[in-house]
Amino acid sequence: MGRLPCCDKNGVKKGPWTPEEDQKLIDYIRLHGPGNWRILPKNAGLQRCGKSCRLRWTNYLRPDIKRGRFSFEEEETIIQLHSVMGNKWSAIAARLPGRTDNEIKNHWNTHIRKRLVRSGIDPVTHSPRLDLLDLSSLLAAIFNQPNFSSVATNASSLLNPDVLRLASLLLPPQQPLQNPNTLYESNLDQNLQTPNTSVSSQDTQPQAECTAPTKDETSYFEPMNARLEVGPSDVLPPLSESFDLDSLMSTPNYSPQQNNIEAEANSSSLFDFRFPDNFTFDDFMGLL
DNA sequence: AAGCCGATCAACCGCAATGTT
DNA sequence: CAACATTGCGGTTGATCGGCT
Repeated sequence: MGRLPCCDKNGVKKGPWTPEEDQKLIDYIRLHGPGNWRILPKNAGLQRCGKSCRLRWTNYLRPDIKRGRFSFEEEETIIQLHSVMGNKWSAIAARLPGRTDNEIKNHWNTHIRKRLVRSGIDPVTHSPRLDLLDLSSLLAAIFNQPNFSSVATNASSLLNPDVLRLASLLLPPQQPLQNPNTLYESNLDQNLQTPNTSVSSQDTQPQAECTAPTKDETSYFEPMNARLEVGPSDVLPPLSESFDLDSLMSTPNYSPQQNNIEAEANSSSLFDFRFPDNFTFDDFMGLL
């Protein structure tokens, strides 16, 4: 494990620790306690630098370290703490007895982060990735507005490249974005004929079901889902205003009975949401 | 059986913060 | 107060393993 020694200056060994080295370090710290890492390797008869000894002790040899797989509760705690603290691994580790910052960091990067990405959650912001949302419902809501014509004549907004890019992702290939006015006229015609028919999301997002999550489903990722409640009067409040660390840690929605985080995170409806019917184009622009 | 490839995780590196002289 | 030493932290690397072709 670990990288090969890249150098061997001054007789200082690098790379993986041997059982003999581990035993020497353990024996020494049993007698003298940890600390004074600079002189420790010399006194313990180790050809290592103090930094390497400290790392080996704090991340692997410490007797209070809990080895093995992360439990569901631990993963949930990590996600909640990360949504507040970010990459403050030592601070997160301080709230997870027996786990080291290095272990948590590795677990985040190799497991949790990937699961969040697969679920359409930005692992940095813990908010839904805009490019993965069912924006077709938003556009349909816009097209269905009684005052749609006023929106459609807002040329500066229509030419916003972000809007065009998003729309191009949502529209089927047979409706190229040659002219924004053509686009809106085309959809306006469609919606005039079938007022309750939204622009289909099935072509672009076959998994999306646009169903409101149940209470049980939302409770698990409550801190992140709290940002999904999009409406004209509460567009994406800053995370720091929405959450308090202590309240997070004591949230009544803490649900140990859910023993498979992956199954929940992969649930197709978990992070889906629908823009409300009264959600306006200006509200959408405010999100970009 | 052999090679490839992605996942895992121990260990290293560099920098910042803190402590000491 | 400056200089140096030590400790802590987060990002990154790369050996190893297991699954797949």
